[in-house]
Amino acid sequence: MEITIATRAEDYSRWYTDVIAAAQLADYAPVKGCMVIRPNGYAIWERMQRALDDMFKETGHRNAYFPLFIPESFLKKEAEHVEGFAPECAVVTHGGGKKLDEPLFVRPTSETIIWDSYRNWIQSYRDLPLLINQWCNIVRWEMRTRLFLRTTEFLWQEGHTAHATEEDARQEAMRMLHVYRRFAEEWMALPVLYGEKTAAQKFAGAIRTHCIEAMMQDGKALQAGTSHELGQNFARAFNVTFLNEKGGREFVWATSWGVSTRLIGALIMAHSDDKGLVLPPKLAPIEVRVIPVFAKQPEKVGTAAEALRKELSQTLRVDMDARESASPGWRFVDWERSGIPLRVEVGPRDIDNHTAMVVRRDTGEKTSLPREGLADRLAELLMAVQKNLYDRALAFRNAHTYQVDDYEDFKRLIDERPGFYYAHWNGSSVVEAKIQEETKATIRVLEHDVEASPGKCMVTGEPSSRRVVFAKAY
RNA sequence: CGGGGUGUAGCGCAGUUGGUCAGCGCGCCUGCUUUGGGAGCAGGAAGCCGCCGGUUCGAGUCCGGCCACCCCGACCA
Repeated sequence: MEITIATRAEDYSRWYTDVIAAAQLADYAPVKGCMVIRPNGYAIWERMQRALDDMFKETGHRNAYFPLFIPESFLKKEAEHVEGFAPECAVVTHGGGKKLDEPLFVRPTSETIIWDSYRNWIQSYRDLPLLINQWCNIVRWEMRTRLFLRTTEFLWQEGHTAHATEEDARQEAMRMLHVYRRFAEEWMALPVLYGEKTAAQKFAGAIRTHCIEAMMQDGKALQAGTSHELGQNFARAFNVTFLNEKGGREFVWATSWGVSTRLIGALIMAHSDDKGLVLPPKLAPIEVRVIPVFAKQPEKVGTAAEALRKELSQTLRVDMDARESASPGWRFVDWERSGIPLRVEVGPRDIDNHTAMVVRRDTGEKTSLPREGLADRLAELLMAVQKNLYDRALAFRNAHTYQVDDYEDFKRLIDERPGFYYAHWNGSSVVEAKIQEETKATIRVLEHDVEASPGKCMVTGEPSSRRVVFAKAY
């Protein structure tokens, strides 16, 4: 199949969808706003799942599964929550050929149905903390969708925890925020800002929402993960109490946190290039592809390539493209747009010289390496690729991060050169809304762990204790 | 929901003022020759021309209606 990929410069959003098509990550589904995640795309999700799931388990969480359908009455129990989600819910009104007595909402998130269970599970402080995660699909009826970034149905994980004190819940929310930060940095090779959302942008039903924010190659921000402090809102709504050590009855404190298949979109937009997908080795389903160049000695080359594949497979995720019907050039391009970090060519010359030709996807760098000890060298190279992708993304973010103090400058610059803008803000939701209205940019994050730097709000001139991060966002 | 665009073979497209307009490229299948950056030749399969209804002797082509999808905006992870 002939596949062409638009360049990022000529049409960024076209480039994005072209990369997905070329790498066969996903197709558009017959249902508007939905996608078919193809094996290549799903394999990336599986690697993400495995890494994240391990991190969740290490932090004491267990997996469970709650129903897809949520009674309408459940959703209505928490006022702010239902207000936030009702407009984007799919609702089942009929089942078994009959109209249902009570409509069933397809979960847009599972707080309500989970807290209904927690009421029964939690009696005493000895039952706390309760640390549960679930992997599932959810549905949000979005007006405008994009493959992976925003689809009507998507896959995610949602952690839901219950704690005896506000402080415990707060620490849990922060712990998971940092799990996400580490995952982004170490696995996705994606530098992120982390901190708190403004009141206007927090999750419906939360006290505070924390997030990680990444920069894409067009300078726009992408929220890549969220962690919420839910206070006692859901405990009150579902009457979930526990007896403390002194025999007193208290409402429990909650958190929830999630990341979704959107992360695959983040991966694509952070690292890929005009030739196609680029994957960080740690998340690449295949780390190394062996490509035999048959030339005049197909049997000799085939045997050597298979031996190499087998040997490398002992320590690396390897596959081989030994199609004799496809020319080497074709197979190189195929490897390129698939985003596999390393390519190893095996041809007659390599065999004679006891070497292999190794090519990096991230830099295109081509090196002839000794056949002896190749697996170890490839492992080192994979680490180098992983690091380079992170460094490159960080350098890009730094190059597109600015400070601005004058609102007129801001209005102009946010259009002229998209990126992260550090600016002072007076903390007012009204001002925040005005800025969004006039520039389409939003406050992405109030960063944690940064030093106070007093200044004046760029809009009102009122005092501000610190700069916040503005950007246009996906 | 507004603005823009597109529906013809698996993918990308062409198809003039209605009359061999059912076509091209890529892919796919068969055979032979090839193989260190998108191979060549020969043969072959494949299309309800988005849907419905008009006009007409005759409609991818003209008219009316509908539907779907993509892109750009308003909601959101």
